[in-house]
Amino acid sequence: MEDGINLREKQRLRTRAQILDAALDVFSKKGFDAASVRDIAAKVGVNHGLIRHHFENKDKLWKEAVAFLFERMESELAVDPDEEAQMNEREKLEHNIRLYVRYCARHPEHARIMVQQSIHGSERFTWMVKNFIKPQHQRSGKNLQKHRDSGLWPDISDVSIAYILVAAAQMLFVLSEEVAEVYGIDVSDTKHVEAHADALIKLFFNHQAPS
Amino acid sequence: MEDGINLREKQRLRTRAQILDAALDVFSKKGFDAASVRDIAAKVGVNHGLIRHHFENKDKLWKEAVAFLFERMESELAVDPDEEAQMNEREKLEHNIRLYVRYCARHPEHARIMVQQSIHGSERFTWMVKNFIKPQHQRSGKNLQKHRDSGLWPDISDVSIAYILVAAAQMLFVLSEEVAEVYGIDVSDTKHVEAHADALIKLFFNHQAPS
DNA sequence: CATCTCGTTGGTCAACCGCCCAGTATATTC
DNA sequence: GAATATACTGGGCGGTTGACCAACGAGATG
Repeated sequence: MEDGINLREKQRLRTRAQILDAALDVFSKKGFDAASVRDIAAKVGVNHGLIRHHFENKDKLWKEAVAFLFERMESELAVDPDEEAQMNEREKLEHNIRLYVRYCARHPEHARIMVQQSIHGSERFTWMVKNFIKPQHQRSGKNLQKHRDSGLWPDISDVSIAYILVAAAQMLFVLSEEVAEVYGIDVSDTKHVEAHADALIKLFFNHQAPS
Repeated sequence: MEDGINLREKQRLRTRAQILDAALDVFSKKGFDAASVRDIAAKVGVNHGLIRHHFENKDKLWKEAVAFLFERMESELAVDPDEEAQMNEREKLEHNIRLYVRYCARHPEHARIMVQQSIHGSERFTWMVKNFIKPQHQRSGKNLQKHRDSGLWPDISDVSIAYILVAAAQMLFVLSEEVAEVYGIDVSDTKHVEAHADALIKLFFNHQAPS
């Protein structure tokens, strides 16, 4: 019964992953309260009771889904050290912005869940802020401080610049349905994703000449 | 039975206004599906049946609340023509941005409802886009085009610049609870509202010298 | 092959939802 | 002052929800 060969364990992990995937989709579209465990189960094609078996209750399911979200984000945003070694500070920043915009386009459900939960509040929200959002802000805060001191980054307070940058990167994809309705554009198209990254970089770095 | 003196009509309008106010609060915090008519009624201190009497059903209530939201926004964002006459184009734009940031800080429930509904979709969303959001984008689109041509505004596509600007202005206040938790700051404080407006103006106009 | 484990099912339960309606109380009308 | 109109109440209905549980059956175990 080594790791891979156990059929039962294999099926177990497969089902769990499927449920988490469906949960992310439903939670992100409807919000926690309006999302129903039965909807999620139906989406996977299993009985609703099974979700309780794997995740105890709706709250635990949500937390596991969110934890998965942040783990995946970290792995997908990791920069190749060899690649980074050849860049100067400004290029590194630009590259990070571009990677983040691409991530937002690829996984709009991430920001959707965050926004909905931040608006709603509750214990889940506190848990999410403490374990994921606050650490993230503290890490990027130090980074930005350095670049602001060196004149690379506009001289704007931590709070404003953080929320401006993140919101500006995310919302185009969070509101992709609205954009489609108003402008007739599919923002998940690579062309528009890259254009949006270009726009952000232009906006944040045009206070100084390009390197 | 002229306009004001009718006691019954007066009470009617008062109750309707109270219900609309409570509805905006509950809808913005919980989203349409998770918000309950009974919650809204309880918040006003009336029986749940009364809401049906005044607004037919939950959907109509939501639409009236949103319509009220946009009417109020238009009136609150109106610029004094005398004041505007003394400004050049750049000052006008800066002033508009500042007014909009103040509005977002004063009424975070507006953007909250818009965002939640845009994420969720549905017939309500289509109605909202068609009647309020699309016209708004078309108006501001023409305006921005002009300023981009004159070099006042960064040369970025309509879609990106629109969503960057609006998101950057709104989200700090939409996520005010998150900001409070992470940075220990009350963003509704005038000091932070003005700082945020300053930040946006700096960011969007620093590609050219100040006037 | 017998036993055990556990992923999975289907149904029950109280609570809550939006909607509907019969009844009450009070301002308005004639 | 009687008749009417209407803001407002309270209860009931079918439907959905999250939580819970007894039972099944196929894979793991010895």
